[in-house]
Parts: sequence; C-alpha cells; structure tokens
Amino acid sequence: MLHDPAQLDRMFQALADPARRQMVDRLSRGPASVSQLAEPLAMSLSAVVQHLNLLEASGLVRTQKLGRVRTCQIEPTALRAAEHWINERRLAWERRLDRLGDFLAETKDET
Amino acid sequence: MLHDPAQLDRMFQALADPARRQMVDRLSRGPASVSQLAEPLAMSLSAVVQHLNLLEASGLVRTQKLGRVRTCQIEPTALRAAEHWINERRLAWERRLDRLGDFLAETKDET
DNA sequence: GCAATAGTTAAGTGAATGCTTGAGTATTGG
DNA sequence: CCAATACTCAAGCATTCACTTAACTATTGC
Repeated sequence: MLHDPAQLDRMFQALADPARRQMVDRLSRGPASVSQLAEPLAMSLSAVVQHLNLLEASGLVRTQKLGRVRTCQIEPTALRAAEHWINERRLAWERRLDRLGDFLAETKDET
Repeated sequence: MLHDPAQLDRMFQALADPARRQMVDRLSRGPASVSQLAEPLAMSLSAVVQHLNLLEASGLVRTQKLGRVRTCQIEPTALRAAEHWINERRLAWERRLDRLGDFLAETKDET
C-alpha cells in the first residue's frame, strides 16, 4: 500500500501546499492538537481542519481523538515513500552521468 | 538560492502533478525532446509544454534549444533540495522517538 | 447544569490549475 | 522553395483549491 500510485499522488499533492508543509514541520518537532497546529497559521480553525484531513488522507499524518482533543502525529513511513520516489529518480540520473563519464574517459584512453 | 522558500514551494507544487512526475521520471532515464516527453502522455503537445515550463521555473528541469528541438534534462540539485526538506522532518521526528525511547528505558531502570 | 473549549460540517466564493483549440514562428530535409 | 517538423503563444473553459462564515456537536471544568 506504500507504493500505491494514488497514495503517492495524494502525498505529493498534500506536500504542495505551504500551510500543510508548515503543519508537517510543526509535527516533526512532536505531536500537536488541531488548535496548536492552527496557532501559527493566519487562517481559520476550519481551514486548518480541512488541511489536516487532507494530510491524514495522504497518510502523512495520523490522528487520534481523546475526549474533545484530536492529537496529530507524523507518519514517517509515508514521508519515506515520497523521499524514496525522488531519491530513485535522482540516483538514476546520477548513475547515468557516471556511466557517461566512464565512457568518455575510456574513449579518451583509446587514442 | 537553493533554500529560497518560494523556490521550494514551486518545486513541491511542480511534483504534485502526476503528468509532471511522469516527465521527471522519463528524464531520470536520460535527456529528451519535448515531443519525446509528450509521446506517452494522453494530452496535447501544448499541454506538455505548459507542464514543462512549470518544471523549468521550479528548477527541476533545465532545457536548451538547438535548432527547432528543445532538449530537456533533470537538474539533480533541485531534486536534492526537495529530498532534503522531507528528510530533515522525518529525521527530526525519528530522533525525537529515539530520545523518548531512551527516557522510557532510563526511568524503567530506576525502580 | 451550563458556559467555555475543541473541533466538525456544510455551503459558498474567488482564484488557480489543467486542459483544449487554433493560429503562429522557426528550422530543416528534399 | 516548400512542406513537414517541432515547437510556441494566446484565449477560453471546466474543475479543483484554499479559503470564509455560520451553524452545529461533543467534552470538560466549575
């Protein structure tokens, strides 16, 4: 389920918004309630809840409600999936460059 | 300029679209012309050019025109910036978990 | 019990996005 | 020279997005 392309899509989509990235950033320093997440953001609590729902649907954040407080946490495995996608592409490119370098060095030797 | 928040924003924004990610994926396997990028995509060439312009503005892709052919390449340093942002947050969370584990182990010893 | 707290839900709005079509501009092979 | 190629640019359009406000529900502390 980590490599579900639709899930990857929701994840990158979720990370595309600066407010949501700020929320992820805040959560990387420890769990927080919805109000705590909202506090530094210049928008209504309702807007924050909507962002949070998206983050949860994307798998980046997990939440649980105790009483009237919803506590939010980062889901590191989801972050790792996004990280991995980018890393794979970058490495593929860099490996290609290396092979090209090797090839050029070789053909230069053959003078 | 790699840590310009506006640039990071454009980058995550660029990666949020599946067509654009498919283009990055294709480019990770080597340079390509606009038409080559368009070939597997179910949309007009014009649409592809619009995606490409966004990718270029985000710094993820560099292009150069020779004659009538625009050749596109990945810019790995930009990919690295996105990767780095995610990685930092994930590591911050995981380090926090480790410290928490240590604390729990310590307090358990003190019985 | 009742007011304050913490969050939820729904409806609406304006701006941004992802396309399309159509008309144009260089370049290039024959 | 001229037709095919390889884009490029500008409008227009439907959908999605990021909000807002307003009304509502569920806890908690006194």
